[in-house]
Amino acid sequence: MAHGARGGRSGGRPTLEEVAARAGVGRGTVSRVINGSPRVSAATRAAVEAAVAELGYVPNNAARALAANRTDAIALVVPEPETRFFAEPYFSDMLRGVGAELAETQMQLLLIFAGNDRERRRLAQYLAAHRVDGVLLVSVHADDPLPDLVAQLEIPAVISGPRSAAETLTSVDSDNYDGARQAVEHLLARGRRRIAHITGRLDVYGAQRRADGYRAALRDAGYEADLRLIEVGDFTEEGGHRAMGALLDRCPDLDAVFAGSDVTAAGARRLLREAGRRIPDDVALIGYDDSAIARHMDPPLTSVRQPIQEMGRRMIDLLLTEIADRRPAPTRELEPRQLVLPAELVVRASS
Amino acid sequence: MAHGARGGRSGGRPTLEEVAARAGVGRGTVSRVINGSPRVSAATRAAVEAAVAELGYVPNNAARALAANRTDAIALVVPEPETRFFAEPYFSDMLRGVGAELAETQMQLLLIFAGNDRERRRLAQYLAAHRVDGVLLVSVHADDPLPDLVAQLEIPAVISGPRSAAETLTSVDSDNYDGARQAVEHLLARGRRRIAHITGRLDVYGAQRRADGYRAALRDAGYEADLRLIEVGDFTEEGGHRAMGALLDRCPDLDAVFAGSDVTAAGARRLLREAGRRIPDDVALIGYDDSAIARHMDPPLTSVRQPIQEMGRRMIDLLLTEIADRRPAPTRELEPRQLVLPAELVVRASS
DNA sequence: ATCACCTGTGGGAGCGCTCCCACAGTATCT
DNA sequence: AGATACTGTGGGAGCGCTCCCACAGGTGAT
Repeated sequence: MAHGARGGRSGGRPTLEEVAARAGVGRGTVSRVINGSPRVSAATRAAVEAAVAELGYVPNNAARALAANRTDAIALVVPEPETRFFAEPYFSDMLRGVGAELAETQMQLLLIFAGNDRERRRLAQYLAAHRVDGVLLVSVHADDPLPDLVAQLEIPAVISGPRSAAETLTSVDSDNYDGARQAVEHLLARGRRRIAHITGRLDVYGAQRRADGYRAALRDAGYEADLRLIEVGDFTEEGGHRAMGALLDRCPDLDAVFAGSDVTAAGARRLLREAGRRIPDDVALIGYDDSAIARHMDPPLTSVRQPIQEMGRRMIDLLLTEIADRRPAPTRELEPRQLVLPAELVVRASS
Repeated sequence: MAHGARGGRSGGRPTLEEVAARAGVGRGTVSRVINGSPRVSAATRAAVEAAVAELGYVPNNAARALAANRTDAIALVVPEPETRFFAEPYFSDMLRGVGAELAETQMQLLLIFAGNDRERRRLAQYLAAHRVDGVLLVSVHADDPLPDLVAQLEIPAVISGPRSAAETLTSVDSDNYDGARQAVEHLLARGRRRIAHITGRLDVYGAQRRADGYRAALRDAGYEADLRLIEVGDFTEEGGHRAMGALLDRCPDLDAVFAGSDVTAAGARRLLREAGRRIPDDVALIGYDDSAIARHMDPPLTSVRQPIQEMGRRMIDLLLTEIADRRPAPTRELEPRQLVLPAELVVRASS
């Protein structure tokens, strides 16, 4: 009777055992029905389902998690302050894709911000306690220790945007190299010949890939690299403004700019306007991300679109696969998968 | 040995029992230390803490949840599609407040969208499974069955914005009545005498209260109610535009408008402009919510600000209290608490 | 000295599941 | 006919905790 009062045997929620008694079968059989095992006869299954309905039975999740050693939850970790999460459409698109894919399953999504030190410590605790079956890492910087922590704890994880060409975690990315190529080839096709590039932060792998794509497109078209046409930026508007100034000083004859992000392009546009250059008449401009900024810019900005929602969906796919694969043989070594989705050029008036 | 292989006795995470053995104490004592019970001597506590550190022990959450019948998680339920969640600053402010308050505890926050039927069914399942200790309900419409479901399942809950004066759930709200009063009194003080009101959807209790406050302010100033000055709106811009048209037809001599929301005010402004009325020279305009719209309107809109972040914080306070109070005596009846926080008028150029 | 009452501690029982072994009953092969 | 294999089922053991009872040893009142 030690526990009789606690659980409230009579008034509380029904248990598996009670369902079994009601249906006149054993505990194991009810468990099999609940979990959709095929090893149950149709008649038995019907009887159990009737008992479940009559009693309004819902499995106790904690018991299930304890016995089966899983949580049926995965975490979406955002290593940014909440402010940015709401400000950038990237996250909402990603969340939409993730949510849509997850709705098919009975997995639960946890949204975890790790924008400051305290939040990060909490997250580390949380992961150490294995309170989730897997982790989605989005928007992680190259020097972030989070991916290593996750790997060390042997928690299945998928990262959006590999940290380098040698990424050890499973990753999903869009094709930054080809996206940049498309942008540059489009500019070449429109007759531009002096095409500059303002890069993103080069410690972000995607920014490196975009710069690579830019160079490759020019090289393949027979133009030899002109380093004066490349200026390192940092994804910010201010950086774009500054970089554009430097480029214009060095190469007053440039006739196109491929910017590493839409925000960067906005900064570049501001300087071009100050310098009296018309877009696209004097200088064509292309951004990256196809964000709201691009659509509302004057003139509307040609930009490279990443299929972010689709990326979210595929990240869940891969994560669920990884979780399934690690069960029940945690020893088997899985080679990391690197999925790359196509990017797409959205042409508007700026080019 | 049935389970020997499953759990991985040797290589896996340490258990309470192992910590106890290491520290040379009993299982109960370790549990007491982990849970911060005062009934442990300083020496014993130190020994246990050392063992915990050496072994890198982290409690197994599922086991804890099963044994103690709690989950250490609460849900923030958003009965809207995700789109609106990201579009409206209301939610991000709320989330910030909630997050800040929750960071003090070791409770986990779950963000759950219930914007469509499927999501709602999932949520119902989730609640029935008692996978959270408590629920925060935000932005709930009057006819939403969610609050009743929660009440019926006897899950502690706090609602933002009571559904009526007779709300049975614990609620946190801002003072809509007084906010409206402040707006109208401000207009009166500036010499306006023909003050119109475009209400919000009147099935939203807060909108009713704003209308009440509007009427009370006028009555207290000695003006008898002129029903022609009130037009029912619906919180949308289109509704504001339409309502403003109706008001102007009926009362061409009005000299001020108090709108039920900033969005409504934006619609009203559009019509006023079309009608050639200058703001604030001919007609003063006041909105509600103090959203980004208000700051960026031309002219900047005077608006009533609700302390949304603070509301989020207080909701958590109340919810945690409620959870604590229901343990371990679920029978004790708690009277619902209705907390009302002050609203504040932010004066700008439109009035 | 006796009794009552604290403080600190150990450990049994139980939370509600899943996993897996055992076994009855039937079908299939030699 | 016997051996072999499968299908469907029951239930023991165990997951890692918390709760609570029991009890040792100390302290103060009578």
